[in-house]
Amino acid sequence: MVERLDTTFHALADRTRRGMLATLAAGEKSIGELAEPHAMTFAGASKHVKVLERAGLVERRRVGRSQLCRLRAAPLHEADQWLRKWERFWNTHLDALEALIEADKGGE
Amino acid sequence: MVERLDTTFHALADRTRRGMLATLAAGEKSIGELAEPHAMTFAGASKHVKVLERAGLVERRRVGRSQLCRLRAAPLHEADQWLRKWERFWNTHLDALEALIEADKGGE
DNA sequence: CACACATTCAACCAGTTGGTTGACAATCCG
DNA sequence: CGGATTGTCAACCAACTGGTTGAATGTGTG
Repeated sequence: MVERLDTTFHALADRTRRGMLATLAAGEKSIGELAEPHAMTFAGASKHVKVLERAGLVERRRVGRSQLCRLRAAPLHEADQWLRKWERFWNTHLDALEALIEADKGGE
Repeated sequence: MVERLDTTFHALADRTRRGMLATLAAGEKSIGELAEPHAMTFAGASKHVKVLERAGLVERRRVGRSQLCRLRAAPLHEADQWLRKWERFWNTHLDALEALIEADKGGE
């Protein structure tokens, strides 16, 4: 579960891959279709898809000679849960902390 | 804003850095205090803090010979917004898509 | 069968990461 | 002042990234 967060966040930390996810949100796409808007070779796109797949964000199936990729939202949900947990905590606790620090510092 | 997502997700894609954020949630800490639970040199910890800082997740101030680090939650919020946007979209649109695919595939 | 198509694989490349060490700098303490 | 504390910086390392090429693989088409 910890490694899952690593791979999920890593997969999302790239503009090209986020773009591919956005493309996939419109429906299943082949590797070629995913490559095209990024002006990239098949092989390059294939690597990115593999990263997304390792993170569990994408699934593939063979259709004829194409590989069709589809989204899997589950890991997104995990990452979101993690983020929201911390965000909630920080929003609650940071105000008091901040006041303390400002008082100690004497104005920024 | 796009690069911001890059750096934020990248900062979060490391177990050590997520651990540091968790430590910082308990209050301000020095570099040494952040390094200790990860059995790491000062220099190593310093690098991680720099990554968190570049992502805007951490701020520092000098106090005596220590560097005190504190959390900044704002970038988390941006990342969370992004995640939630997609999650919402996918949850809504994926069901219909999935049904189509299953029908086409003939059972998994 | 031969060929085009969609993709993968292996090799390579420059740049980045996560980590170390060792030298240096700033600050407190006696 | 001298020393200990708390770092930073620069150099280095092995491993990984994002990308390319070119050769192979699997699959539909004539």
